[in-house]
Amino acid sequence: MAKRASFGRGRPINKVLRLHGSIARDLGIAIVSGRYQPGDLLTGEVASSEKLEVSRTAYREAVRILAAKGLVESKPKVGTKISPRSKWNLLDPDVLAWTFANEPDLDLLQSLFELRDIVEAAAAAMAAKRRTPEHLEAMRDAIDRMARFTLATEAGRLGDQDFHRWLLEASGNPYIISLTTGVQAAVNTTTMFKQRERPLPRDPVPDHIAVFEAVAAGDPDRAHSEMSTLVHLALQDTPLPRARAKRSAG
Amino acid sequence: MAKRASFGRGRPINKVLRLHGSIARDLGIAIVSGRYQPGDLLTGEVASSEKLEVSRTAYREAVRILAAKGLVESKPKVGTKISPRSKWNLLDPDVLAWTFANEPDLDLLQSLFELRDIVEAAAAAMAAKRRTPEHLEAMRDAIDRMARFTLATEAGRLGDQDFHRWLLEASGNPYIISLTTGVQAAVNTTTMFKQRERPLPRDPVPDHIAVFEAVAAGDPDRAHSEMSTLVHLALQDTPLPRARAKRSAG
DNA sequence: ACAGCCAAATTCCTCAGACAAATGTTCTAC
DNA sequence: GTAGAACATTTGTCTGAGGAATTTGGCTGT
Repeated sequence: MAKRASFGRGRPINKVLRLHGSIARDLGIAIVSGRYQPGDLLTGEVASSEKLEVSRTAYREAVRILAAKGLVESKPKVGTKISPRSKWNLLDPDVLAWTFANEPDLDLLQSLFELRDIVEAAAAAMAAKRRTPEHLEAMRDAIDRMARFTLATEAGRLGDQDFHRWLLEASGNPYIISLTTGVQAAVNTTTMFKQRERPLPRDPVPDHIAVFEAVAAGDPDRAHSEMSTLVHLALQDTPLPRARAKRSAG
Repeated sequence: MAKRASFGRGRPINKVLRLHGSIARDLGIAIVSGRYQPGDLLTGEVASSEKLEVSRTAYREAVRILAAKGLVESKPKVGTKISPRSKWNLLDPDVLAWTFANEPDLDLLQSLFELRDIVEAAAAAMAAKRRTPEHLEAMRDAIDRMARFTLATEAGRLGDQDFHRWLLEASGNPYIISLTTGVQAAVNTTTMFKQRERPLPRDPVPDHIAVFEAVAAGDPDRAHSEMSTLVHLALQDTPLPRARAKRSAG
């Protein structure tokens, strides 16, 4: 039998999960997808670990992960309870990935792009004011690779990611960097394999160049609006779950 | 006597931490404050748990919490390594609290307010377009309480928080809500006890009313700019580390 | 009948020790 | 010199036990 590691094509997007990680992922998906409702109690540690056929240690570490992301809360004598949605760390990279793991909620996806629009456009404007020559050089090189290899190749996608990474770096705000990279990672991994089949509907290079030139020119307003259009185009190119009416969870 | 209607929730700012939670907090503070550097290896589980005089179970659960927030990464035969800053979930509420637990870094605080400015102003603009009469009623009531009791009292501060909470609610974007409430909670808890002694330097009610009226009028642009000034005023009123008084001291 | 205190039951929390799995390192064969 | 095997080390998982915290119910005094 061949190894099942056939996924790992050099990129560390698929990190091998330990047992506690798998349990946390499964439970996390069950929670964010609504199979457990806020206020519900998970069955006790002993019962849960027995049902999953794992040790209490592994199960407890999984619960600890979920608690760290605000999804659950454990107290003696009461049990482990699903927290209200207002306490969830919705922007945690794992929570984002779990949220969009299966059938992405259309409203949620739109809200996410709304946030991306706001934050990334602002980041571009800040980058226009703070970028150094080194930043510009790295961004130019990234666009070069993107144009040379196209997004159909690994190298091309890497150029795309590098462009955005350097743009964020140029914004100089670590919180914006942390927020955006996490969101982008989740969006990429969840939408990438979907648009694997069909060719990209549009050439993204000119739009990136427009952002770059605005940043290079030190024009915050233009950088803002150009990045905003870039995000809107990304939303348009995102394959939406049009199968909503057809498929039903079985 | 009717029960307390508004948000029912008291203030959970002081949550009792279990052993693993305390260890995670201590280690987390040590990491975000730079006492451990990215790339550093923590001493092995057995040695660490012995030095802390706790069981390996408790220590491992603490590490699991830190790993869930992106601060560390564990691999067999290698150990538990401090992750590069780019992987930290800087906007995780706990990480934020740990970051500003002791001596808040001035640059980081400024970056945080920069993000608040961007996101909360956008949220106010969205709220101006999407608010319902119920939202407006709740916000009006919150401002009322804020004006009646002043921010020197618990009830007044609750009104302030309720105002912002309802404004975010009116924005209708769960990601913006999650982001902002987490940031606000961290900023509040870290700056609140500092400005307890001195009286507030300025009456915040008129500024809040300005935001409210713009939202009520359905004017996104005005709501945007009024909220922006509100955030800037909040930054001005934030007691900064007085060590900056003499800038070029040494 | 009711408020406040006390005891009991339940659940998570912590501990200790052992073995298994994974991974980096070293050694060996060719 | 390189590829593969053996080894050592560290985290990962399991098991069993007891302790700690919190809710629940009952008891007591008024």
